[in-house]
Amino acid sequence: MRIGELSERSGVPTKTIRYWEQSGLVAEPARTGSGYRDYHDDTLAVLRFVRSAQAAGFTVAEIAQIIDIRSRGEAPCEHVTTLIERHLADIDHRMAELRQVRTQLRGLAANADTLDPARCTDAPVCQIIDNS
Amino acid sequence: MRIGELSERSGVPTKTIRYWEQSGLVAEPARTGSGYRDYHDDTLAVLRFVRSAQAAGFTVAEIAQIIDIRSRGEAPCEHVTTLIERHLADIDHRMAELRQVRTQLRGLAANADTLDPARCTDAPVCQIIDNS
DNA sequence: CTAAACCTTCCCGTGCACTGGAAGGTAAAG
DNA sequence: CTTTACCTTCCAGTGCACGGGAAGGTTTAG
Repeated sequence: MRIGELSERSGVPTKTIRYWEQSGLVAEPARTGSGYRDYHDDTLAVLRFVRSAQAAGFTVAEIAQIIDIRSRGEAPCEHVTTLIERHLADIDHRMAELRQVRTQLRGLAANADTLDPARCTDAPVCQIIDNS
Repeated sequence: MRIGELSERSGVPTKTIRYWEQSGLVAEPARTGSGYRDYHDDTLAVLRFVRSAQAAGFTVAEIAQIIDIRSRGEAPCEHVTTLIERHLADIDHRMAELRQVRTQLRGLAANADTLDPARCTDAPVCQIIDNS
């Protein structure tokens, strides 16, 4: 199967497949006599795996690590578990940040309601934000 | 006041002050005879304003808009209110995405607990993620 | 035989908010 | 006078995951 067909069947653009190959997510495939990439059907499962991992928030570099461990014949379970925990902690952190910004913004919105628009120009730039 | 003192007093690096000037957040200051930037004390309030706006999640481009409206003598209240609403909606969106990814990851973590590590290599890449 | 579709490699651009560093001029202290 | 600290402009790089497009070779349908 050439790259165009693989792309069609997987929904992954050809550009992305080559990028993933270069990043170590997809093994270098065989080549036809004229230099075209020639993929095995199994590659479809790999592409699906990469998409799943991305949906779970893994970066390309992290997925490459997992695939690298597997390609050395080892089981990546432990590494994956570590990554899952790290990502969960990271997500909690980012959600806390977002909650904080949201609180800020809600305060500004409430602030804006109480302010007199006619006096807007009293502040150096914008009283809605300055007053925060 | 030269840029170094402004930087010290505001906590904003000189590089960043010049970048903000270039981005339209800080008005071009007067220059000394030898070409050094010469700031008025009021600039401190502007820098503080920029930091406040950033803490509320505004981008440099958005803050530049606000400052631009003000510099034309108009009141930016309405624009600011619109931005606040847009950001709140955006934050809700991103939090929903994060919640979804977190649910994914928790599913994977639970999955990992039930799987037999010895059979890890059964899946094409990693059964923890593949099974999701 | 020709045109269209497909493939190859290579390099550059995207967004965001800076940050680093080079090459050179100026100011203040000893 | 010299050293050190400070300032100037300009160019380039950071991280992430691609996407656009050039220049050229290959395959397939009509």
